[in-house]
Amino acid sequence: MGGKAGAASSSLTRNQSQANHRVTSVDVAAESGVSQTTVARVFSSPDKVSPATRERVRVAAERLGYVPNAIARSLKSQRTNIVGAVVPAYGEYWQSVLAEFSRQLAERSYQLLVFSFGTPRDVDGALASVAQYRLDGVVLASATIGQAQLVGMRSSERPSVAFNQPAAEGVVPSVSVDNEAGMAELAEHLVKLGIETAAYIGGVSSASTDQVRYRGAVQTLAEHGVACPYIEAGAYTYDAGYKAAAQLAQRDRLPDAVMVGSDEVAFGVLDGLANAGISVPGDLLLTGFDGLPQASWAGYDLTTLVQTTDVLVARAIDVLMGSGAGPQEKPVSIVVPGAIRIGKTTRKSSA
Amino acid sequence: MGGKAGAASSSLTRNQSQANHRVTSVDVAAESGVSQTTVARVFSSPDKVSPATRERVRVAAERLGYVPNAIARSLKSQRTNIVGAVVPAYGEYWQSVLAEFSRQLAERSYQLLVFSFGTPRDVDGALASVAQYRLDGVVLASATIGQAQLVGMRSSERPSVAFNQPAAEGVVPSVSVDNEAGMAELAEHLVKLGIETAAYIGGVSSASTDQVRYRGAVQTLAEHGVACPYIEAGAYTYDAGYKAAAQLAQRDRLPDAVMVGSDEVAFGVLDGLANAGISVPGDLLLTGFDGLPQASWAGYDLTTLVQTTDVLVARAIDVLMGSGAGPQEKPVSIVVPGAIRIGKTTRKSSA
DNA sequence: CGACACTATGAATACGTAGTCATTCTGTCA
DNA sequence: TGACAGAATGACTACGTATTCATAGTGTCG
Repeated sequence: MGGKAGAASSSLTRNQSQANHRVTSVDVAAESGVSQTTVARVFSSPDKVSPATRERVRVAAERLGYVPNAIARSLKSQRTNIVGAVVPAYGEYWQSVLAEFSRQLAERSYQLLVFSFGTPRDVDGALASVAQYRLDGVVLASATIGQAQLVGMRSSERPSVAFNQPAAEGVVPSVSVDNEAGMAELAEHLVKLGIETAAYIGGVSSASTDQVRYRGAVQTLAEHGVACPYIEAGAYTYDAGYKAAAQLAQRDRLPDAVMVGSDEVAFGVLDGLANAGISVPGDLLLTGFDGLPQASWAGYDLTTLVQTTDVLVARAIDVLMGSGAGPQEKPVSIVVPGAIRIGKTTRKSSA
Repeated sequence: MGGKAGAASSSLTRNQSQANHRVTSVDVAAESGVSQTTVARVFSSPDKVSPATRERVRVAAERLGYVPNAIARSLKSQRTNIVGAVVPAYGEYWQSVLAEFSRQLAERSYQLLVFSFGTPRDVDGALASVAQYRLDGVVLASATIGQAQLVGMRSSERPSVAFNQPAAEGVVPSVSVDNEAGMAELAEHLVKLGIETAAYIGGVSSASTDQVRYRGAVQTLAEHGVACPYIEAGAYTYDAGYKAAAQLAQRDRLPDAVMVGSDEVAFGVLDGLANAGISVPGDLLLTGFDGLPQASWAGYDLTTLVQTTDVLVARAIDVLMGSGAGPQEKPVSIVVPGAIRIGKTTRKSSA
């Protein structure tokens, strides 16, 4: 039929398995002597076809190497079986969240389409891109997605959920760990250990998670008369933490405890302090936040707040799948508690 | 036209921004007084439309909240702008590879569709699933994809590339780090430090990367008269390494060096050894493989072979994009060298 | 035995876009 | 001025499937 020539198939006897892979349900229909409708039914609602026909179609499909075209299916059915995720391109935490989403979605026979962005400015591009695919749901991760952008998503009437993004509460359906309470719990823990001074190291001060976590720390500490200045590392990375620690080490007087807004930064702080000759927990206590796997590795053994990522992700998926309800209602905000993990970084050394 | 009713829009004046989001290029055409063809052109090849019309269409599209439908576009153009990746659901290394793919693909305006599988048995399901979406390319990651499954992919005539999977060489286009040479280099390094006995801890012995890496170690060590038995950790995880170390520690005589097949396992081995009172590098030397970020964190500072993942991924993408060439030719096998990183785990302590 | 419920199947159509071809319009050159 | 290349645009159709709607066949019951 006037194909683009290309590989002329080396004129082999057109073997079934290496046949022209443009096999459609129409071809299968012809091969098995039924209508295209019936072929479609065999692959989407098999119980509506008699066993005999079903088998005949299956055999023909196999012989021709037919594979249903999900694109066409999606166009017609308006369902893609794909969930999109808008996430930052960097960061251990987000990687682990993505992995968890991928796992749980796979269990439900959904696929994950990743839209990653390098800088906050690229978010718009990612959001524009995500809108073009008519996905069954969209996960908005990262605290650097602006409020205006969230509002834009809401109007897109496609199920979406903000993941761990306090700024989104009330604007878009959201699922978060209880950032404030979690950090407060860590602060309580420190207070009980008798600290009198403290400092907080955040990643990026404009990130809403950071703000909420800092608030949790500050309020609780203030109740016990402990001040807690904010130090900005500048990024959510190991290196940023390492450098922040170096700066901290040059101060005249070290705080009794340092609360870090995320584990990845905390690892850097820990190593940075060690490099400066400051011992943890000897000279000061240290806490993180997130509960990355590495936090429980014996090498670090960090006191932190463990997010039950599997639960958070499960809730987020529930929200996406169950949002057939009312688009007008006020968006739900699910808050999941975290669990404190005590490691050696706040264990008073017996020395 | 007889919609499914549903949200009756609360009978607001049908505002543009919250309009019925079933806006198509036909609607925009009507609104701006041009044909659907022209609207399509404005969004796919704008230079074929006069500036005046282009602007008019753009304004109308904006007003109606029109967003091109990528599904329909894909169906018609036979291009999805999406690359699929079949990867294991667990493992730091694979997470980092995925992240790198996502970043580099985003730069080229491609999206990443993730097909993750929990157990090797789920691979078939993932491969079947990936075939339905007519993706512009497929990355096959994980050494646990069988040869037969690879052959199946080849015949699918869609560009695909095996990532870090020695078994795929010659069967499917592939890109790998030079596993054998890399491990050999690490072995050389150990030999120079004067080791006389060694052991190798692999993840899963049936994985082709593991086999090739072990071969690199064994051959080089043998040349210098050093034996190197294989120990199987059972999984590519921190915990598996930790346990393997515990077992190792119970031996009568420790080897001078332990070569571990992957960093993640190596971290576990390191902590497991420490827990058993064995000091590294005091009592024995330790090497890893992969070059995960954590390897260069001061807390571990592991001697390892750093895969230049960015380069590997870039090559893999090149293969996918450039494979318009000949499907009949022998598939390319690109091997990228790694870079040895010397950390304190093989630095003879001055003590 | 006719009416009826039900199953199995097919013909026709819609999903939303992009490419082909034809047509009109503009400006240039002999 | 007429011929003609090129730009701008539109009518039509195909991409591959799922969903009506209609029709033929099968068995049940009064």
